[in-house]
Formats: sequence, structure tokens, C-alpha cells
Amino acid sequence: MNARVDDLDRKILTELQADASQTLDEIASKVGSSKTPVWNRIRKMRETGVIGATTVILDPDKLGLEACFFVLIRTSEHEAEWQNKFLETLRARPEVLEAHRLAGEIDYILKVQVANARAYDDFYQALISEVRIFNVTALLSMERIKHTTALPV
Amino acid sequence: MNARVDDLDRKILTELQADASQTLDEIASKVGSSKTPVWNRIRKMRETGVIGATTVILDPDKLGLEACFFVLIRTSEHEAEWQNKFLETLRARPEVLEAHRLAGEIDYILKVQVANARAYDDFYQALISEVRIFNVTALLSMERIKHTTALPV
DNA sequence: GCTGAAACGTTTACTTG
DNA sequence: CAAGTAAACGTTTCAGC
Repeated sequence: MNARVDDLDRKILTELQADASQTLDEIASKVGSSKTPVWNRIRKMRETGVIGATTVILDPDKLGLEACFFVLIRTSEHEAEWQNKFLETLRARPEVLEAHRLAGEIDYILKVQVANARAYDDFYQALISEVRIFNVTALLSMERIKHTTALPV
Repeated sequence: MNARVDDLDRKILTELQADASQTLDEIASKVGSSKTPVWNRIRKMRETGVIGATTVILDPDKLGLEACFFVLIRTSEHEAEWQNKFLETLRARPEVLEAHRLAGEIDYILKVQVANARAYDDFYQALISEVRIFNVTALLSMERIKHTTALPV
């Protein structure tokens, strides 16, 4: 399930990740090609799913979402029913930006972006009232040192 | 530093986060307004930095980046010089997608996206050879349950 | 601050080298 | 497989309300 992507494709992806609002002509000249081949490659990568959504990056602070928590979760439940309920809860909560099931002692990690500690506690209370959780550790971010959506292509 | 954003602005942001390649007409009709006011609001939000870069979301699996690690770091060093070196190292490494300085016992958390465990180890060895680190725990993601760049506006 | 329309630029598809 | 081209479409600006 690993798409064939050549060197020119990678250059195009780098440009799109840096700024997807560039015109085809700009991208073409930066990657050393011309409009038509660049356009065809982008279309193909969209079709194969290498390129997904085009989106816009917002500033959380300017929108009053000043608190970012990483939440480490251990649970004693490992049944399918419990897991489904847990996943549904996470997917339904827009403040959960990321959720991963982990290998090892800690079962899940969440990234939660909220207005303040109070808003995090509201989320936390809602979560533990919906699903049984054994142990939760919340790590509060003091400073976002680096933040990128750009994969190393 | 908290921008004034009204209800119509929030609707526009929701649309842009969902799909920034929509035309102004599409966005305008979805949010119940028309082209010009939507365009003026988008421009203002770009100027004030509420809206940042337009980008494209790539599929890490399709690009062969199949391993995602969350790295918990404790250090005994808290001098400015050490910290600068550490930050520079992280910023220079494209596999580090996210890095936060934390409150509490754990000093830093990183999100690292690489091809495989071997590539993670290369990163880890490079990191500890460049800066003194007291304790590192790597959490390997088995499954990405949720992943969004969309903030809850 | 909105509407509508006109000017301008970009995308897309197709034809040709 | 690339370049050129032209029609379709989208964006941006501006005058009038």
C-alpha cells in the first residue's frame, strides 16, 4: 500500500506542504518542470490518496484555545465493546485533535486543545463518566517549540 | 492577543479547515453570506494571523513513514545554552513534527514520524549524541485512532 | 457593510510537436 | 511526454446602494 513516488513527486509535495495556495506555474518553476506534468502528477497523487485534504492552519492562541494537553491513558478494559465506546467518544469530541493506541504500558495517548484548565477538566470529567479508565496522566504544554504538518518527504 | 472573531467568521473557519480548496461561492453559500464579505473576512483573518498557511495533508503510510513515536524526555540540564542547542536540534530534524516544553516531571514531549523502528533509533542516537538527556521514554503508536488539524472553533 | 458586475488571473483539457 | 493554447472558471477589485 506504498505509493510509487519519484524525486519530482517529492519536490512537488514539499512545495504543496509549504504552501498549497501557490499557482501551478510557481510550483513548476521551483521544481524545474512545467505546468502540465506537474498538474498531472498532483492529480494522480490525489487519486491514489498520497495527497489528502487541502486545509488551513489556524492559530490556537488567537482563537482563545490557549491550553494544550497530552493525556496518557491506562485502562484495565480491553473488550471490543469498551473500545468502541471509547473511540466513539474521542471522535465525537472536537477538542481531541489526535488519539493513538500505543504499544506498551500506556494504552492510549491523546492531544487535547482547549481554552484553559477548566475546559480540560470539563473534557476529563465527561470522558471518565462515559468510559471506565484505570489511570490518567495529563501533561500540560507550557510552550509549543515546534509544530508542523509537513511530513519529511 | 486574542482576535475578535464572530459567528460568521467561525463558520468560515470551519469550512476552510474542512476544505480550503472550496471556491468563495461555495463557502459563501454554506455560511449564508455572499462572496465579497466572505472574501474580506478571510483577508482580515489572514492579516491578523488567525489563518496561517494553506497546506495539504499527506498520507504517511503511502509515503513509507509507517512508524509514529511519542517521546517523553527528562533532562537534568536547565541552562539557556543547553536549551538552545536542544531546540535547534529539534527544529533541524524534519522527522520531529511536534515538540512541546511541559509543566511537571517530564520536561519535553516530541512527536516523531519515521519509516520504521530503525529510523527512529537513528534519530534517537543522533539526538543523545548532540545533547545530554537524563531519561527518554518512547511510546510507539500502533494505530492512529484520530488525526485532525481542525481546531474546535 | 453588502451587492453585483467587470477585469484579471488560474485551472483544465485538448491539440500539436 | 512536454509545450502551447484557448475556453471555462475562480478571484479580486470597485462603483453604487
